[in-house]
Amino acid sequence: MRTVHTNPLFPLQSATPRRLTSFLILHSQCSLAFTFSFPQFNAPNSDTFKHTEFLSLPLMRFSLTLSKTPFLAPIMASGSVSGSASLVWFRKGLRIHDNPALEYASKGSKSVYPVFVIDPHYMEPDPNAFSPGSTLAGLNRIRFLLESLVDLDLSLKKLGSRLLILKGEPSEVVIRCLKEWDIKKLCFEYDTEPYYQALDKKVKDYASTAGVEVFSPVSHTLFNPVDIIQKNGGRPAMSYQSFLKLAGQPSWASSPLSMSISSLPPIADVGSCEITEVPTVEELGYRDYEQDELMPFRGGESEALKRLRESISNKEWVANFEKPKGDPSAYAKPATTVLSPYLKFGCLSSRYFYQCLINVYKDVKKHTSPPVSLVGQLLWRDFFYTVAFGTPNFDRMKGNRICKQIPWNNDDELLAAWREARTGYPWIDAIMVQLRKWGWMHHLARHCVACFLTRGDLFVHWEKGRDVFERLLIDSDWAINNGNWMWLSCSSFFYQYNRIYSPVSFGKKYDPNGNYIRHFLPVLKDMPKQYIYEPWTAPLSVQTQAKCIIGRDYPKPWLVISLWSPSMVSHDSASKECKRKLGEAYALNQKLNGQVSEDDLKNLRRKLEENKEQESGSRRQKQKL
DNA sequence: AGATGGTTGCCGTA
DNA sequence: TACGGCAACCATCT
Repeated sequence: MRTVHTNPLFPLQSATPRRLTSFLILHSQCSLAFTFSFPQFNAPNSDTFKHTEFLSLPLMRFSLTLSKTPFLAPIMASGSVSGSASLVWFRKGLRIHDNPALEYASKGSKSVYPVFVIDPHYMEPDPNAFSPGSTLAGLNRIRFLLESLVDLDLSLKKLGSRLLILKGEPSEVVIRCLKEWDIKKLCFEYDTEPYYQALDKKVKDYASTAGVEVFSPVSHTLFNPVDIIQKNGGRPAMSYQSFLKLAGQPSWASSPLSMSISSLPPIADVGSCEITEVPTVEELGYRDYEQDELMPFRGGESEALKRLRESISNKEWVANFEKPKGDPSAYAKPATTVLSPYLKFGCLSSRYFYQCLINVYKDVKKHTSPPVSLVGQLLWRDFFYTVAFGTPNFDRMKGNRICKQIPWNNDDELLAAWREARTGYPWIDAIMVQLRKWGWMHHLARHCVACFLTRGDLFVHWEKGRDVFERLLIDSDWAINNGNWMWLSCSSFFYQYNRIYSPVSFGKKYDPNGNYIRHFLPVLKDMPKQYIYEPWTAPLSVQTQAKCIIGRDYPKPWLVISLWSPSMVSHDSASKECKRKLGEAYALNQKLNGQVSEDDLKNLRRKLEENKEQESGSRRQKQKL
């Protein structure tokens, strides 16, 4: 196919019938009607489209007629096509406000291509996964992401642009776009996650050989993790308090953030790249999934800002916010802002949120402080981002210098019971149902189930629980999720392994009637309140009355607990055993100064087994006596 | 080396 | 509602 140079009024550096067609189709949602023909191919009027009103433009090598449409105005005004094209690569940062990458691209570019690449591994159905969704993400988060993309696309359209959706391995797709569209500036938000570090390296390497300018600002967090690590002599702070000291006030805190963009340069020719609209979940291949309760949080920047306004409009609430005092059983009206999923995808700028909170604090007499305040929550986020960025193998136990080496078990049956909400502890199971249905639970509820799976009861490896959260949470965030799993399993940051959440009394003190359990575990909805946290203690007559026979309609807890140790029959005995194991593991870590090898762990496992046999042996003897 | 404090445990007591 | 005991961890600061 021959390349044809276009009229300077038309923002195509080179045009072929195919490219022109894709450009016109691309803009057809502007209710554009047009005709054009390619006389040089000796096929006049062969590609004639329906037209309404004509504006004839004499072209150098072919003739083209276009209708007068709004989208033409910026194209006509943009003048010469010799100016540069920029590509904005959206990954997180799915917003217009406080978006330095978008802002930079919009200035001094003749055209801007806003791109989102759909990675099939992240989006397309995986029939082997344990829940509806892809290999990497549950359907709730995929839906949340798609909603965020639709919202971003709408906002971009209001600015005279749109979101270009492409499919494939992201670095390959972006590099192809850079070539195809002759991009001079590539702009995307800097990302500290290892996945993006590796991905971005590929793209940056290509850009530097091709002479493409790369602009990659830090705008996902309050601070640049690199700065904080440097301030601390190259190692991230391991405690929140020392992090606070290092971080201080963010440099941008008192200057206004760029909250809007008046207009964007147009998208030019998209060439042979296949562009689509934001797909629906059905278009991605999700068809026969059950949807008994719709997850109540909708994705997108507009929703994020609405939610933010609602949260900060109650100044007293903001000023008095104390995270540990929130009620984890409140589901109809959650005790927190539920802005975490919006922060995760960057629908909401953490810096804007921070400024809003500081402004509320200025208007009230007194307010709470980190770590428990709302600002404190944003700082926790930065704390985990910083330590995660500065710690190799942060998402693993092995080779992770901040992680205690502990002989966790890898029992898939125990894991499955926990994951599928059949531990027999209603408080734990209800939380796991909320995770699956909503993709969101209160922070303290997450603590309860994470503690139960790891150091509290089942002694399953924290990485297994991490994987389940990573998949199912709509706000799952690599740094924060891994950090919190290490925290809860007493592998790092927090070490007081005697403090174990009770799967019975913790929930009861917030919700004595068990409304939360009744809502997420309807099988127990008629269980009297005095039994609802421990239904196996209910007399059979009560179970019959409640139409819930324990062991038939809802599991007995000791069946699960005894899976990993036949002598374990209750939370009491399981948690005692966990404490004993952790005590031994801690002693080994201390003795070997953290340099615990796989053999050392194997030996410790053997030793713990021997002890257990001796103990249960002596217990049997005592019972006989 | 010793002191201090640590986002959010549980239970019993007053 | 607020405490002390439980048993005793760690990172950080002095």
